[in-house]
Amino acid sequence: MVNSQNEIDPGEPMPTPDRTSLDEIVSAGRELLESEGLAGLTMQAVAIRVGVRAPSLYKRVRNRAELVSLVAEATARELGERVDAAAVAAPDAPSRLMVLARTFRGFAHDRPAAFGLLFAPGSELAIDADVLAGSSASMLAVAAELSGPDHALDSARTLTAWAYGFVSMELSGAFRLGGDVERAFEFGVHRLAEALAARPA
Amino acid sequence: MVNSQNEIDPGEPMPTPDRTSLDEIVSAGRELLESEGLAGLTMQAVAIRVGVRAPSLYKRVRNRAELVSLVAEATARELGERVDAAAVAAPDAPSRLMVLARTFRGFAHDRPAAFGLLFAPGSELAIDADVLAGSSASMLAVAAELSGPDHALDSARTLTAWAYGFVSMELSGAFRLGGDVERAFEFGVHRLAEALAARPA
DNA sequence: ACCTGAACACCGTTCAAGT
DNA sequence: ACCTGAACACCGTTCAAGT
Repeated sequence: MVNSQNEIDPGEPMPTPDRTSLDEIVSAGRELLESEGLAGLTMQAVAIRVGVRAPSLYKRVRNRAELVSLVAEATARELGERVDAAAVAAPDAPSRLMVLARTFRGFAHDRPAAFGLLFAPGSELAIDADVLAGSSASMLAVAAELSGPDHALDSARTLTAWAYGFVSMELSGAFRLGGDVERAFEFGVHRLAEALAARPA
Repeated sequence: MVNSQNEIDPGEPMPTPDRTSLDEIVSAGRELLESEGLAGLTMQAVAIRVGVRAPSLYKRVRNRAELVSLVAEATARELGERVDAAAVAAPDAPSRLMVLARTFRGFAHDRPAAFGLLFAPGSELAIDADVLAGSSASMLAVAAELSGPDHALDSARTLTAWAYGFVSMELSGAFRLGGDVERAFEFGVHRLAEALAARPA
């Protein structure tokens, strides 16, 4: 059986097949983050989950900070995908804006811990710029359609900032003055949709 | 010298005067937070700074989480004071709203680490409800004046969410698509001031 | 009463030694 | 090559012993 499909480069050292992978590690990290919180996202806990000892993780990841960044990046990518997928269904720009905002909020409710990682202040985690840009592409597109090209970036930032701030405060329990949080969100989207619309002159 | 001003309740044990205080501990925590980041806000570092060993801190504070909450609470109080002080100068509601927003942003730039603690997602820190309410009182007042009593709370939440979100994203370096961040902020306040104004019918 | 050293359980990380 | 145990420096926290 020369050159069978199981053949390996001859002479190369290959004692055993890899027992884990970067993907598996990041996935374990994401699961732990959501189930145990950021403090539970431990090198030891991740290692056990992928069937390896903690020191082995350092073969695929520089340190815990990099692992956390990779988890945040994966989260940003998933958020972008969900938002993009939701946007296509809406017929016009204003309704698309509302669908985007509600999808954004829904994602945060589904994955609160991961969402908290995205723009976490003072965390120094470096999400890849392209990934972040990708996840805000739909926002930018709606903003351009709604506000015109001159104000596209400003509008997108206003919208994203509001949505992020609202959901962050909601998740951290900052809305304690009672009232209907759901209604406050809808109030916000509607007023913003009007406020960002292009105006004469 | 019977009953001099140095007299102490007789019979009570009082071997030595206290070597530190809760205020001193919280102050040390705030300084460390800003200079070293949240990870540098260590029980040991705080203890050394107030001239004591780490175990002694547990006489005034239940654990590190409570200390961090106290730091956040002090920060919320200071933010509220600054915002309130700034609001009085502005002549009318729309300009008051802009002054509030800019003061809010200025505070975040001055104390980025402490600001990051305020509504930090997933942090589980319990800021005293009254303190938080106090720090948003000015926001609520302007919102009521601008939007009318029916929409005061919704407007205040829209405004606060936007301001918090904008500054958080700014501080975490999320605005990477270039453009003028300063201009984006001013764009946001102006559009929001218009959007939140009471409307006919 | 407040303060301390010593101890414990737990981190992240490094590294020489195994396969 | 990947994996491991052992070790290191550092945490937060507890507690008995000092004063």
